[in-house]
Amino acid sequence: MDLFLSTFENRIDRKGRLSVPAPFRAVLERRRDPLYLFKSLTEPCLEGCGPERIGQIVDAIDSMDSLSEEVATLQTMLSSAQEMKLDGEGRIMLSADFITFAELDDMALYAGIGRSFQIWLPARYRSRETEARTRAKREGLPSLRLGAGRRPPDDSPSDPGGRR
Amino acid sequence: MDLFLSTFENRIDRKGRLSVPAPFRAVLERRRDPLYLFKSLTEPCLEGCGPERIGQIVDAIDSMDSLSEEVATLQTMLSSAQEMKLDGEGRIMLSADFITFAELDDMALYAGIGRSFQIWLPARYRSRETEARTRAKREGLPSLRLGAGRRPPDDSPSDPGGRR
DNA sequence: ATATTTCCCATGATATCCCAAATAATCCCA
DNA sequence: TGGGATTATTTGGGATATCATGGGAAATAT
Repeated sequence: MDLFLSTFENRIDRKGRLSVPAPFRAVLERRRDPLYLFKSLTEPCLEGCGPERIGQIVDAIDSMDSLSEEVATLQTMLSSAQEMKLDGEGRIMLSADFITFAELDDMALYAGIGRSFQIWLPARYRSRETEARTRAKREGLPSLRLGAGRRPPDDSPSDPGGRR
Repeated sequence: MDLFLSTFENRIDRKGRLSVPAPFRAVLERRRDPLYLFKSLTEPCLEGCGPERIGQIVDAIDSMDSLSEEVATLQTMLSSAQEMKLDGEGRIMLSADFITFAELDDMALYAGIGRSFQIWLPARYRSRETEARTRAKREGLPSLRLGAGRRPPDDSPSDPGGRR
């Protein structure tokens, strides 16, 4: 199961071009997948993924009450999504909309998170990472009952109504 | 069930290369597993493991409330994770990020802890070790009821020699 | 016509490959 | 049991390939 992992910091050149990290390109090419980017719903960053994740969102919408607010939210993700074309050197061109949304200037940080990745303003990503590490030191690791017998995903008994 | 055990101290050469101890390599090769390294969430060291642990984190994320802080924390682990490629001599290249995070200079200490291992600055590891031992003398062993009530960590339901 | 965008090639930095030396562990036979 | 020889492992360095980046020119759009 090849994944998007690790972080990479690349320059946005004066033509607005940005290299996709070679390992990420390799994942997409192996699957012959195009790359999609869309604006994160919750954070000032861009999300990148292949078609299957877009498909999941579409399917989720289809299976939901079409009048619900969740659906409207998911549709927002889709309507911000673009299929990115890579040039011969593996670079993409970010639209002005994307750049202002993620508040990027001349550097972009790719953060691989498994089945997808994010693109951040480096400084912003780093402060977020520091927060996460501080939290982990203070409160311990998130339920890492990973170790052995994983039980079904579990709808966490303790915190029923996830935060809003 | 072969495990990562014992400690090894190897040199980081001036190109940033570091041999993986032969016994650890043997474990990975037997399972035909690639090696993943990521920055520990709680300590100044690197963690090494096979793909199954990474997969568990990815799956855990998908099954959780994507806005929770736990997810952000797990994502931090993934975005620091790298699949390490070993050269012909069984060495990895440590990124500058890894080296500064674990505060390594020219030596690295591998500490096998069963299903995974850690990489430390040797001096730091040793002082932690003596701390742990004095603590144990003073406060007794932490719950050594390991033996009995534990589920077998092994997944393979039917096939005993399961590869993957 | 002017401004972007796309294609193509050049370049420097750095990771990877390949071979060899040095060190450590193991073997074997007296 | 000892000690020399053999093999495994770690370490080092030069050559090669990969990758991110930059810029000119061609193509496309406004």
